[in-house]
Amino acid sequence: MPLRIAFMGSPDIAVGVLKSLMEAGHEIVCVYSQPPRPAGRGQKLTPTPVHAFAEAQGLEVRTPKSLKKAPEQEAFAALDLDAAVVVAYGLILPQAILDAPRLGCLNMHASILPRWRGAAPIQRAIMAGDAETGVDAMLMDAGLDTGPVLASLRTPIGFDDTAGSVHDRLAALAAELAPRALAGLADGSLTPKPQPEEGITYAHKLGPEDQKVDFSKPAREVDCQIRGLSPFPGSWCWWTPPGAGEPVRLKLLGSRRSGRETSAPAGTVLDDRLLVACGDGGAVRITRLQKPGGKPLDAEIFLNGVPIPPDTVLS
RNA sequence: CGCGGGAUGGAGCAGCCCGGUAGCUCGUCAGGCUCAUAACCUGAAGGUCGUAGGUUCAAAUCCUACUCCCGCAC
Repeated sequence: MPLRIAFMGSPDIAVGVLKSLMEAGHEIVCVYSQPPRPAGRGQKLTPTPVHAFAEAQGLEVRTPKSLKKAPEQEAFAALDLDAAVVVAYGLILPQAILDAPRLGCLNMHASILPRWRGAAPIQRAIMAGDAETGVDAMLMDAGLDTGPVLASLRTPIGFDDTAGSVHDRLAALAAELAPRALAGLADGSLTPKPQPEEGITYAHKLGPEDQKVDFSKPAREVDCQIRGLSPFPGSWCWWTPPGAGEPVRLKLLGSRRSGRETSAPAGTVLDDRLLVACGDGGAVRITRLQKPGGKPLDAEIFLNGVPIPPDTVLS
């Protein structure tokens, strides 16, 4: 049964969901997205991926800075919606917005709630070394990702997964789940279940302090941090290139845990293929990296141009 | 005129400041070694040094203009 819905989202993980809702035959009355921001070369105003896609599809797009004020809320209510679907929109929805659609607001969240409520669930799950994550379809309430869950899909996190690879899988799962959850909500075949009281964690927004690698931590943590932040925003450490006096930021974008044990000080490079000693006597092998001004390269290729010999110390 | 980095054999880089035979690692090809090899040894091919001008006896290198690429906190 086609529904009148509004779609609210910004980054590309949301585009796939919008697409699948359109394919499911729903009437997308309006698309909400974050306002265009200066980005990239020239710092030109750039619309969000959702905005660009929706516009190309000929959908009406609205980009209010906030939904707290009455005029925006009235405009939203005037859409006379069956439901709104929200995926990584980036704005808080006031109660008046939540109450407007007949069936409520359905949010797709990239974690298994109540674990990793908040802004950066994919990265935090990997960084914490979780074995599994997923997508939850949730009926929104006033709290931060606190609403009752309708349905969910899961995926294991592999030892070589990165935020990028998991993101791609979750994007596909979200696109699969959204129409199903919406249909279940509409015909009553899915019942929203309150989230468990146990196991609540928050996926705080990633800041600069999350990105600096500290090799004095256990190998497991270092490995998870590097993979959890790859390819965005990336983690880094200090490295002094041969011949240069100043250390530069070396971006670390891929890592693999090694079984190797060592007594070398944390940060010491153990071979000529970027095996780095960590604090617990373990080691990680850096598999992908980027120097300032360069592009991201697999370690093998990177080292052809810029060798990093054993006993080099990364900090 | 927002800021910055870059363009050198197929890939990744050095050389440029202080002009004078184009270099390194990898890859490719041939041969060798080996039971064998993605390992090792030997040799070879492959470059208008982004484009157009200028300075100079001589320009990858210095000067000018242009083109294209790439980062700038999701």
